[in-house]
Amino acid sequence: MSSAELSKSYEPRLVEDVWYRAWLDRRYFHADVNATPVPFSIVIPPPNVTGSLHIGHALNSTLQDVLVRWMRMSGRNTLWVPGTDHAGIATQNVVERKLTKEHIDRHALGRERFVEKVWEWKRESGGRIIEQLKKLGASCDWDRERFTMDEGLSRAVREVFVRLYEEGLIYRGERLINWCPRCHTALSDIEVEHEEEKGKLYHISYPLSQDPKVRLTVATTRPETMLGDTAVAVHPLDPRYKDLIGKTVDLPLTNRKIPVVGDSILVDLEFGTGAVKVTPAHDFSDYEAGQRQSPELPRIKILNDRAEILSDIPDVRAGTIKLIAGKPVKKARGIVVELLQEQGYLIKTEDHGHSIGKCYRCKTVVEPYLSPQWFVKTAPLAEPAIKAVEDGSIRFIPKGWENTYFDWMRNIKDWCISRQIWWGHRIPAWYCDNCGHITVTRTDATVCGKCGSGNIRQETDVLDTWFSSALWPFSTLGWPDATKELAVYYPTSVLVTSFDIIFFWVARMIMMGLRFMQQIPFRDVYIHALVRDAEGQKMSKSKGNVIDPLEMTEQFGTDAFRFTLVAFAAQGRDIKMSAERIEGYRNFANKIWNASRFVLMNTDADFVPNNDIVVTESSLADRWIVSRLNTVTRDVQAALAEYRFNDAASALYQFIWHEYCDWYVELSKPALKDQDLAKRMCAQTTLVMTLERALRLLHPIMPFITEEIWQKLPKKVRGDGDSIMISSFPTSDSTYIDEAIEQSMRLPMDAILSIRNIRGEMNISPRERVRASIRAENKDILATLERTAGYVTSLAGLSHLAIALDVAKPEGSSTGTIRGAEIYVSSDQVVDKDAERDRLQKEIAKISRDIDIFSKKLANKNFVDKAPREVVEKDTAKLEGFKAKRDKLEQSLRILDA
RNA sequence: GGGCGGAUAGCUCAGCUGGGAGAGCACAGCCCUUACAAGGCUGGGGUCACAGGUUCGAUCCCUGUUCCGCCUACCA
Repeated sequence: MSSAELSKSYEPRLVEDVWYRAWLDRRYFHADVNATPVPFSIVIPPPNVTGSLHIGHALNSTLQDVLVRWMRMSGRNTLWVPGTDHAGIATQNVVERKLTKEHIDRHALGRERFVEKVWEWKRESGGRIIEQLKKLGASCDWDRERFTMDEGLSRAVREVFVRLYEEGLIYRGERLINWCPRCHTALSDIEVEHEEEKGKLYHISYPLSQDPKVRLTVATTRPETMLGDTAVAVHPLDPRYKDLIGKTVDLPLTNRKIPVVGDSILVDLEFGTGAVKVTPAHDFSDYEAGQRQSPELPRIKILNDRAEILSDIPDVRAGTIKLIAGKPVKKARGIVVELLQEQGYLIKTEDHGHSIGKCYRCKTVVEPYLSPQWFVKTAPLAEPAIKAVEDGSIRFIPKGWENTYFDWMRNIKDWCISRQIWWGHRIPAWYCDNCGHITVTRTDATVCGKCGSGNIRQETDVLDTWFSSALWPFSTLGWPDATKELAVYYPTSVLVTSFDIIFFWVARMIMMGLRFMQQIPFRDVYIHALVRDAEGQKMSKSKGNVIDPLEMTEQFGTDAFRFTLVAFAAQGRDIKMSAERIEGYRNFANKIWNASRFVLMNTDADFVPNNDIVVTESSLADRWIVSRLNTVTRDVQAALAEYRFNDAASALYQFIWHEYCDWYVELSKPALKDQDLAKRMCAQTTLVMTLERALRLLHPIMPFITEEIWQKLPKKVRGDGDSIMISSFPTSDSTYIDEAIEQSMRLPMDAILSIRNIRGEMNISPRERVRASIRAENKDILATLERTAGYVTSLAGLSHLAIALDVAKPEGSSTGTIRGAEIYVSSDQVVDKDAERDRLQKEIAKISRDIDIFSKKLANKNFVDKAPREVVEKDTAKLEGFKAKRDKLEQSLRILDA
């Protein structure tokens, strides 16, 4: 009979791979650049090639997939560009570690061979994350997969670099930058993570050269850097010290005399001793103070690029050097402190908490380090990027993130883009050994652009990984060529990402997009939450609290996992994830499966939905579920349009489980067995058509199960489509949304709930039929109840139901009240009078509370005068209803006791 | 030091522009009722962090306080 046999429970592993392959084979993910509909495009935030899929990626790509599938079903020319990032430092570290295990040193290997090894590694294991995205059902256009170091993108990088250089927006210079001594490279400001640590504040006294008895005490957390001091700064208005400005002090442990200078910016009168040692080569604020002084203070380096003490620091006494040369910073600190103490310069040591910068890739303590680097002058780029958000061309969702963006952009510093590593886009600059000119070109230079000498060397540095990602929205579409893809899909529609890369990536894409495309790169920026563990801790390998997304899909099915992510993706709040939470949605998937099983048991494969019959014959329940379906369709559309993913998910959950399954399927059962063919047809049609529409609504979130079931639906129900993926997303028809119908359905539903409640309270077995009488308050209610008597009989398990305007309460029956009617339930069992009394009293107490609240409210003259009239009228009606109910209940109680 | 967000049922969280507090999970009771025990039905459980203010009326708006997150910053 049935059109398709479904197994008793949903088994994801049997369907997921099959459908994903089918979608791929049929090229549903592929976007046709020549298609005419309005485009909708997204570029994926490219995961690192080194990465394996973590839960953050899972959330990120699921949300994008929901949008993309939704838009594709809505008829848009939809493109989702996938790809990966070469992740300079991270990848180099991975391959270096691998080589170390094989006892190979990268320096011994040499640059070229090392880079070749990285490519090898990339080919072998770099694509893993892409395969994992496919497991999640991501409907990316894999034909357009890009890599930040593939040929086209490298060309874009070079073009941008050369143009910015020619426009004077890229420059090279020796500056103090953040240096990771382990990765052995410069880092940009935002690649440094700050952590609060307990340290010590050392007070050191510097004797005045002119009068050694006078001592200037400075406070520092890094005493070892004193070897590089080139001044002591005091506040020019400080009465304690201002007379000392212009004099010199003898720097302990050295033969250096350094000036006392006045600097109102560096020195805070309130803090410490009021005197600050100045080490321009090893501290950012000192560096700036050094530049402020006139003449500029000398910079004395004391560390090498591995953060070890140099052996040739100027002026330092030989004995001191001997003790500390080559020692790492921390060790040197101890030695310096000891020396200072021995020689009587250390005044005191106190505990002090301060924040310390660490490399975002390897957590090594970062050193401010003086070295020649390449920079992007950001101010001119930032200005239009700020404007684009200010004037609403680009929207952040939630809006609060705009402040974060503005904050950073308005105080933006020049971006250090050179990295002293091997893996990445090598900077296209050649230094001439003959004339010193720097040649920057699109094609590799062989001779100096100025003097023509062939004696040139290419810059060894590579570009910051984020330099290439900044171009992603247009480089992936073929820029710098004027491709059709760019014309059609740029600007992209929305960027979905997490807040931690607003600076790294989002801001820079906006700057670069505006500069090189003269257009914003995306209209909306949707910032989603961070996924944490069940305790709210950030997931990390070291904590061992990582939830592996693939394990979750394995265990509960991809759809359940996706639904969980979407359901928890409320704006502005982090997601706490745990297996139990996914389990609930696995059950949801199974619920859908079983409801579908029921539907399929009741419709043949050649079933033809009969809409004419539905028009004439549809029952109240049919019209009710259709009304609800159209409401939920409207709500889901609205929620998705505003990126309220969780609202879309819960609307669907609520509708499918608690309205369609719990009510409609049950309500339809009598009609499905009705003698009358028309009635049967009508129920069947409504049942299956509602399911079909619900599946389409759900498909963007749960692609696999919806496709699997949809394919088993009768052909005529599916229409002409070959796949739910390319069927149309339902739209809401407001003519089917009928408030009156939904109100009318409340009556039998309330009656059913009330009778079930009584059964429960009276401890009547579910199997036992009971008799019920309902007294309707008026004719309208009577009519509705009569019309829906079948529902009540069926769902409340009645053997007999009487409805009238003047039913007398049967002897020994229990009473329930609903809005507009009173219900008496009798069972063949002897009624337990005590239980019945309890129940009635409880109901009376409850309703009395309501009466209390509303009486008070309506007795308040101010309320009656000032509140809107509808509110007052509504409340008055409610109060009267409550009072009438209470009277009836009290009457029942008297009868019971009589 | 600045900024942002959070505080609602035992847990995780919804609550749109102020009008009788919601869901899921967990818990208790009854049910293997012919789609589903990964299920059904019923039920218990909340001075909406604290103190003020605005209002006829505040979980919602304003101010302050406390406690938790997070971002940001060169207090040596």
